[in-house]
Amino acid sequence: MTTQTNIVLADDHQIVLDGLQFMLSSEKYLQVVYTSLNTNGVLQYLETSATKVQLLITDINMPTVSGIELCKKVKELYPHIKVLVLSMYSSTEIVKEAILAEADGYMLKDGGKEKLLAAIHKLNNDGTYYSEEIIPIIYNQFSIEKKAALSASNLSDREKEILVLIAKEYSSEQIAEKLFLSIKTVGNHRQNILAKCECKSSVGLVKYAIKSGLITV
Amino acid sequence: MTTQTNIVLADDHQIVLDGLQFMLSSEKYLQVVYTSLNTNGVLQYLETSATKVQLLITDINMPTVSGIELCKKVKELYPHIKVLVLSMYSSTEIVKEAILAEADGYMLKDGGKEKLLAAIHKLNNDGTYYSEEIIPIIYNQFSIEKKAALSASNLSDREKEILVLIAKEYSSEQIAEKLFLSIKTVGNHRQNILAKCECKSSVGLVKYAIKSGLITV
DNA sequence: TAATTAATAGGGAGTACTCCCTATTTTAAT
DNA sequence: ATTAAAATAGGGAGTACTCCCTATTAATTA
Repeated sequence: MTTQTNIVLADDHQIVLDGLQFMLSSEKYLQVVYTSLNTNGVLQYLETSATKVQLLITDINMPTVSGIELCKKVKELYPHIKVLVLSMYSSTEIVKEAILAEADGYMLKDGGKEKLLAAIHKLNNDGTYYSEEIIPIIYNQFSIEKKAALSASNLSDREKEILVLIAKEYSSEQIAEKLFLSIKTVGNHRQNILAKCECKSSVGLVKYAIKSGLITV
Repeated sequence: MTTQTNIVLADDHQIVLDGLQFMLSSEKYLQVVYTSLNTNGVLQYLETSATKVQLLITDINMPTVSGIELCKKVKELYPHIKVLVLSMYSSTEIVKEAILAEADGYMLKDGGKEKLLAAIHKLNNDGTYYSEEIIPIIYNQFSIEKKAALSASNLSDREKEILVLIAKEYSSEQIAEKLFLSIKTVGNHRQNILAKCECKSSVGLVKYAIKSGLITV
């Protein structure tokens, strides 16, 4: 698969732009058609030339409009353009945002030329590329964070049991029936759970239950 | 890192057990110390020999007790043992369950010898291994499913806006203040949203908002 | 043994949410 | 231009939740 790929680069540091361009220059089927130090430049360029662009490689941390926002807009206006998001860090939040913005790929900046070319290759073939480093991040989000949150709150087993039912949309009455308790008891547990989890209402409790892995969305 | 790794295998098909054992036999630092056609056998074996085991490779689809359950129990009783979960399929639910069960690795069965050895190598070094195939799955879960859920409900923009605030733990009063509305209006929107999303209470709405990507947990 | 915590249950009050209505205005669509 | 849908607002009733208390029992811990 060595069809011509026209690429737009966006990064607020000229050095990074130069570096990327240099890394891409070795492959003759990769053609950088536009570079920009800000996101608006990219959008302006695409207004006239979107059809000939196949790939956008953008940094996340950009002044005024972030790479995430740029990604969202580009995917909305020009869905045919693949977006590869570059980031210095691999924080849970950023990775998640990138995924939600429908980025086709996510890559750490310290990847180097080989990884970049591999990413582009995989984007062209499989449609997506997410660097291996982010798996532990997602893993963390699912597992370690959850445990920490859960153990921090000090919920008793009974409280956890009731929290699960709350989060499964049981009313206090239904919980009382199911566990053979008085509604008052359930109410007391609710209060204690709210306090321990530092939540304002059941809405917070659901999110807590999800965060801590007690239930799945 | 070629320290001796003692491995337990679990799969309800003898052929798969044989295949795995064969694949592992080429590396002299990998030693299969026990194989079992069911999960109970593994637990019984570990009761006496857990200390000398470093890795459990288990299929997911096992009669009576699933590989997920086995994984949970093993990680609970013998946290030092790494668990690599094998699965025929790469469904969202299964991957999620594996992660929640604290599997250290997840791998598709069609991976072949090289992938298996690479997985074990990575498990030994980095502590985790998740095959690349599951990223699009998580991606799907985050993105495509969400969009579908959202568009299915037919929420208006205003309703979405209010749903987000509900899910962010705003009370009706706070929403009214923020959007310069009457509490009654907010209440009406709540009802309509509940109906459209087929939820019984705000608890359901939060989960809906998360599922459809309107908010993050 | 004494003290603490968890689980149970209740009283009483206030708040928040849910449901069933009607109704007006604005916007969008046929 | 008529219809339909969305957004607004309200009345009234009932339910559910949240908060502030007290109190008993069982189990755990110091």
